[in-house]
Amino acid sequence: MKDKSITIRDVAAAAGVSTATVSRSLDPDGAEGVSEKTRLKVVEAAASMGYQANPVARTLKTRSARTVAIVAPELTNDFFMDLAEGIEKELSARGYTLLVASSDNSVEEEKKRVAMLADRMVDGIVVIPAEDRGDHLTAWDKKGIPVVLVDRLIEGAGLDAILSDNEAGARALTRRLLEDGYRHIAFAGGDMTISTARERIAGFTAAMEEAGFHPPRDSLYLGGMRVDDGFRHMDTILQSNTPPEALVAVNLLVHLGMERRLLVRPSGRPGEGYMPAIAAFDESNYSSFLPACRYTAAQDAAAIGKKAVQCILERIGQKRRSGNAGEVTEPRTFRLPVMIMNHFQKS
Amino acid sequence: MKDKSITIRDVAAAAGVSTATVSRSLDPDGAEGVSEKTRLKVVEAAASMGYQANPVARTLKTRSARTVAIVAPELTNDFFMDLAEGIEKELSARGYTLLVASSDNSVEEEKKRVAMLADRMVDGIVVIPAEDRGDHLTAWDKKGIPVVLVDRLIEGAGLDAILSDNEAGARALTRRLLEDGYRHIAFAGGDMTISTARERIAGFTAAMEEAGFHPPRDSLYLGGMRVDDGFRHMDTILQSNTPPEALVAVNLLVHLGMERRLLVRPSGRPGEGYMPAIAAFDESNYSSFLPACRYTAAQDAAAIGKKAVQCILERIGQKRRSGNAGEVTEPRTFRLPVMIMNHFQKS
DNA sequence: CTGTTAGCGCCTTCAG
DNA sequence: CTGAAGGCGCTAACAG
Repeated sequence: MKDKSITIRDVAAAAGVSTATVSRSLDPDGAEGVSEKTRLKVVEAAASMGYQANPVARTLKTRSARTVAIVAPELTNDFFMDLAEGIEKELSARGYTLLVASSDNSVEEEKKRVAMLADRMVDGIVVIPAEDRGDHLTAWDKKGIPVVLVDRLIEGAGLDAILSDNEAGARALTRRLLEDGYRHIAFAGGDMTISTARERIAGFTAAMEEAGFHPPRDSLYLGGMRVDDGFRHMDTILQSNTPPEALVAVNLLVHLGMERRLLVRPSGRPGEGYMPAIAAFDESNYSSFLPACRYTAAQDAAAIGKKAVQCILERIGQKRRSGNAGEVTEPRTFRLPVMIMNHFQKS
Repeated sequence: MKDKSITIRDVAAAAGVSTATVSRSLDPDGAEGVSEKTRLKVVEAAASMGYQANPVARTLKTRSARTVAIVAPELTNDFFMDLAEGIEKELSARGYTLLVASSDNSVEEEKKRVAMLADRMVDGIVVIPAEDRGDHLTAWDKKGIPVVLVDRLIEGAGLDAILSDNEAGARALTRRLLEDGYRHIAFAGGDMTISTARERIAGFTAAMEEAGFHPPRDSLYLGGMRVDDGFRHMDTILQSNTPPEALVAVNLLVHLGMERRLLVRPSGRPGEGYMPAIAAFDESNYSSFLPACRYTAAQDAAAIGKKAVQCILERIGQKRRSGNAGEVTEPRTFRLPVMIMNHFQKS
């Protein structure tokens, strides 16, 4: 029992034309060099037979799988999820598919995954970098596979990047706290090696200084981007004699960690009644339920994904036209605005 | 400037053998019919040249892309996220890739996406069905592309399915509430058309009846699986004269909706002091922060994903051996246990 | 505008 | 055990 897959030849026979004409008539990027009459004839014949061009054969020939891949440090992450949805929507509207891979927070894995994807002739790769190293990514980009960075920037890599406006977001969060009358405000989480954190810290510092405050060293609880780190920082804060009145959290996870630490503190210990106001990056479905949460900066991950796809498709177009050689546009960095959300009601 | 991709021919030349021998030596499913000596020679040559077999060409020939796809009603969903991570991990360990598509909660879209994926010669498809209709899925499965259902069962579709043990989970949740002394317990959310909901409702009812209670009609707040629905149900409950002391929520979203409704109720209105105990399906990072949440039934989505992949690979193996014809194993349904979690501490 | 032809890179009988 | 040869289904020059 054979797979009776109908090929371009069958259609050609049925329409009384050559396979080349069928191919041209059915070009997904718009038929060219075919008279409208024959094109219609072919399209009709194809439809009536239920012909579907074999994408794999097409890929082998054109070296394009009409596929975009995304590589992220981990898949279980709200930002990634929204991003993937945005990307998928944008891609499927254009007949592209989405390949997903996890780098498992390791540059080595990232390197392997990206290489594997490149071998599969994906047309472009969206990367949330695992670390601040991008040589391997730049290499692929130069080889003709557009790579777009998302969420984190790798400076000097010469790659397109779509990011939230982290500095403005952090500044806005900080200002809100200042407007609420808080003076002793600290920043929690984030490594200076990560562009996202660096920019958010800069925004915080800028807002404080604009307001005439020069945040001392000890009002930066730096280090880490994960739940544990937030937990740890809040632990330290609870043992402080002069804990900050308010905090800016570098991201969702650190925020969550801090809230967790507040939630589980036993009564009758120092810091029992302490409840800071927290302004944090990343809105979630649950932000309103977090007792300390006052403001969040919501990133538009779906829009970032959409923009990333547009970026990639643009690059592909350039490459096609310039024959993979001509000088293409300079790498660009896009900053998408974040939205500040209020979270007042607490039970 | 050409893509100097090295091909099997280059390796053959370098190793002083034919391309056929190279192909055999580098078969990803284990080399056969090659002497160990020549195999080593080939492998070494390939490695030294940095040869990577072109997966697309291989796919065209073997009709297998070494890829598994997942189709879900939506990507922004905790369960999906964990599932995808589980699947990806299991796949990448075996050199497979993961393709992701959204059916956008529509069977029509689901049909299109699945067809597209099948055309790309994916080796199997994991589907979270958008609705209770599976004819198109069964068709592909019979055509030789294994389809595995996840999360929701479509009865009579004759497809493998990996599910949580919904009935046992609901029963356990209900029992916990009963053990805590609650008597007037209701169930919230879920349509009888969805297997997942049906099973959970059955578990609830069974536990209640085992305890000697026969839940009346009005203690089933049925309908919907989303945040809005939970919100709506709690709205109704708040206006009731005899609101239930405790609730079992059909899933995360309905649970969240109910908590939201409780969170935003204004003071000085009926139901102001009302605070039910909620036992809900699905654990999240934030469950501890939900004021009414007492118990959750945590599904092991990663394990479900892993099992789904194993299922698919098994089917692929069967098909290979039986030449796509021989009678394969009966479709099987696997039930993975859920874990009941306590959530006591509230601020 | 259309047809002919030559592969894309690999796998897989079929001989040897 | 190994090699030679013929496609998988499609597209892109090149002719006509």
